[in-house]
Amino acid sequence: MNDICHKKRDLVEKLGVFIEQKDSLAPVAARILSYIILTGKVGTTFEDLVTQLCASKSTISTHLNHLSDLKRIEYFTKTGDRKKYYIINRDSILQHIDEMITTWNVQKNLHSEIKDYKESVNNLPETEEKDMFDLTFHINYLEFLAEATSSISNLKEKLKNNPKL
Amino acid sequence: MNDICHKKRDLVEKLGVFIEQKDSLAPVAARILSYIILTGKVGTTFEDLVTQLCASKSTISTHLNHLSDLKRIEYFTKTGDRKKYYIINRDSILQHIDEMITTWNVQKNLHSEIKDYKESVNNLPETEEKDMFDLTFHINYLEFLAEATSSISNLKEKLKNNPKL
DNA sequence: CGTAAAGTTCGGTTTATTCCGAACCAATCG
DNA sequence: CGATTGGTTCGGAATAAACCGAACTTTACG
Repeated sequence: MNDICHKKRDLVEKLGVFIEQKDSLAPVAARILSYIILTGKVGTTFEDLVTQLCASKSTISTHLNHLSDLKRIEYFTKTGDRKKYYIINRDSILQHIDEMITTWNVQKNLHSEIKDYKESVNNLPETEEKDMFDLTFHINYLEFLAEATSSISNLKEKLKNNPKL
Repeated sequence: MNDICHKKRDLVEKLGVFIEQKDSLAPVAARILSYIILTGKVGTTFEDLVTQLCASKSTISTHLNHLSDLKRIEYFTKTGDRKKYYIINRDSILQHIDEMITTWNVQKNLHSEIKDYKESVNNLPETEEKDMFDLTFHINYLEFLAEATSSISNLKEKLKNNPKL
């Protein structure tokens, strides 16, 4: 039993570090998310977080609201109980996929714009043959982005049709 | 001509902001990468960066070395010229794909570990049916990771067979 | 040897992030 | 009403990140 608690603590830190880096969240914000994931559907309360993460009420409050704003978490309530029970956003996988697709689209637009810029420089009369931009990199990158996007989109459709989600 | 310079400046900032956020690099480090990408194979020198990015020699030096350490950039030299001509790492697309795969593998291990933890809690005699962890999230996530990884790995193989790279 | 080019190193300032505590608000209970 | 629960807000301290300037190195040139 104590083993289990210890294991949870360890996992909160381990997952916390990962989330902190991947999503560039403040350390405590990442621990909150991590703790909520590791607590699951029974939900995590404000109080839980203050005591378990050894952080101040203000810190927990700020970060909880921030994570709600980001739609990373949501909460349910119980009749006759003023507490909020936080759980991770049920759509988090789909949300995550959408974020990846969005990022890749931004990159696609950026690289298209850069490619256009380089082409216009290449077409200047004063640009010598040897100094011309090689567009292979951007062409390859755009191809990569297109394929990555379509491959993840496929995955998304498959997940959407999964009744368990 | 002035238009072109202006366009380049704009693109350096635009791409710079993106890189800064995506790779969590310092602002000037991101601008350096951005500038190097937008200058292409003719290469960018230390001096160029100091004047074009309006940054100090020390800042440019530190970040250039840092970006070299990260293998994001490399340089070539010219006989009888002590300057280094920086260009982006030729393998950057493959490198980028490898990084994604690595990250996804780390996530895979983390979620497996979490799933194991939750299963062991579910199997405790004192855990009531209603409080049991629902493992669907982790199972789905692991499936997503497996598919994303294999789909990007395919792409990688295709790119490796591309003679232009 | 003196000087210049190309870059590095180090100390310090500025700025931003992260967190805390104390005071505060709002709802509920006795 | 007063006290308690559940949380928010704000000001500030501690810490970390980013950048700069000045002094320094190293190689090459005349």
